[in-house]
Amino acid sequence: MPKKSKDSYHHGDLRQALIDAAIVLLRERGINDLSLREVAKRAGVSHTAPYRHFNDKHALLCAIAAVGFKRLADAMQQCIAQDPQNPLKQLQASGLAYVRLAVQYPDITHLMFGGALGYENLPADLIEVSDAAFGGLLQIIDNGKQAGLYQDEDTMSLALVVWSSVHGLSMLISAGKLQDHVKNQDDVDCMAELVTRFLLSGIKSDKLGAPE
Amino acid sequence: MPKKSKDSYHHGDLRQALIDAAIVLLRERGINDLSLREVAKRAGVSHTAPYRHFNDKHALLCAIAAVGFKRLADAMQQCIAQDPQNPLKQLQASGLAYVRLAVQYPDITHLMFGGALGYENLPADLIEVSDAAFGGLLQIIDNGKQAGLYQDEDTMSLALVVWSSVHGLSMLISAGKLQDHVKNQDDVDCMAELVTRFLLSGIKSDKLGAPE
DNA sequence: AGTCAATGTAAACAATGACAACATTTATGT
DNA sequence: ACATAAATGTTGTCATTGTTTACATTGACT
Repeated sequence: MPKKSKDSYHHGDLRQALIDAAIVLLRERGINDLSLREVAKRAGVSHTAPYRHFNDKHALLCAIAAVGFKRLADAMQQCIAQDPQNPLKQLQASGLAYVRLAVQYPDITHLMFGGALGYENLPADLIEVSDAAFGGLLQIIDNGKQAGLYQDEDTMSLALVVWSSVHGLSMLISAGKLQDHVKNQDDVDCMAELVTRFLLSGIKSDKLGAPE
Repeated sequence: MPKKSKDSYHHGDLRQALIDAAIVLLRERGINDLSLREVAKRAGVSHTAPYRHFNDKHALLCAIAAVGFKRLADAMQQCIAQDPQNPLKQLQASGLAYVRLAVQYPDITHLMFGGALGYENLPADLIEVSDAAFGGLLQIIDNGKQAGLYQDEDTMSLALVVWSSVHGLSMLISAGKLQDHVKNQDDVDCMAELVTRFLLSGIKSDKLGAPE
């Protein structure tokens, strides 16, 4: 039935519409029951139309993951912009933002880090935005390092330690493994605060007292 | 053609054979390209035979995840048994074991924590063995707490902080996100040591000096 | 008007998860 | 022994899905 009104044969921005529909469907059905055909149906196009914009299903999933990394990268930059002169607050805010994003979008988070996309052959733009997110964290760590906040360890090592801690908490919560202990938004924030507090106390420069 | 030799009609232990075949296939093709039919073919049975042992594909995947949690729980207990009188060594060893398992079996790790199984309606035996793994860590933390190693925080909070850190490092490495910085087994061990060192320095009791 | 690339559609195909009906083996009760 | 039931594996089949191929529509540029 090619009975679409004349001005709707071509969708305005089908690529974005497909990504949006796929994100909704991902949340509704989970990664295993997300079908390209249903995504196309939701976007109101034929089930082969997506292939004009994505090589295959994998490419669409990568695009969704890229959305997640973009959010993360933007959040990092916002944490820096919020307190340009306070690297400690930057770090605390970024940790909280990281966990909150993971809790808010658990499916996308698992797509980003859960191995569903495979470990190689990822599109260049995904790598790029992923690096941007980590780069924001590196920058925050470096800011604190230059302010003498942290122990004399190289920035990369400090960043990996910080990233691991916050990332682990995020993954555990978003996977529901802490359901018994983290039930609501307040619990999330509280846990994030706890982790970053212990973390800071572990990496901070010895000559500094307890933070505020 | 139901003309199979008399002793091969019944497999013997098809359930375990299916799990084994599925684990191999999972590693070969990744979670998205794992098909029940191929698993059955590898096990040398018809493509519907698995349904005698698993309700559906999800159930088989859960069984694989349970294998992973069992390994983790066993590793925790082994860390305790190895140094019954040294909670600090128990913690360091368990952290290292956690990361090593994740690196050795990245696909199973992502199955365990990556959200591919959904966040609810998980079989009871999976929950059970999962709790056993976390219980081992709790026990290790409690051992150290009773020895006065850690700050005066409740055991559960300390355990969640420790778990988050180690878990995060494990997930990041097994997802290949640290490929540029962690290339071989030595790097893995080094990173695990780095994380646990900073972690301990963050949670340890103030009245204690540097460990060993 | 005519051309052409971009975009959407339609038809076809192989692979997959799942189910129902059937066959075979093993265990159990008499 | 023998019947009967339960467990296990097989076969045939169906709807759904990802993907490819060929075709149709649109708008921009000449």
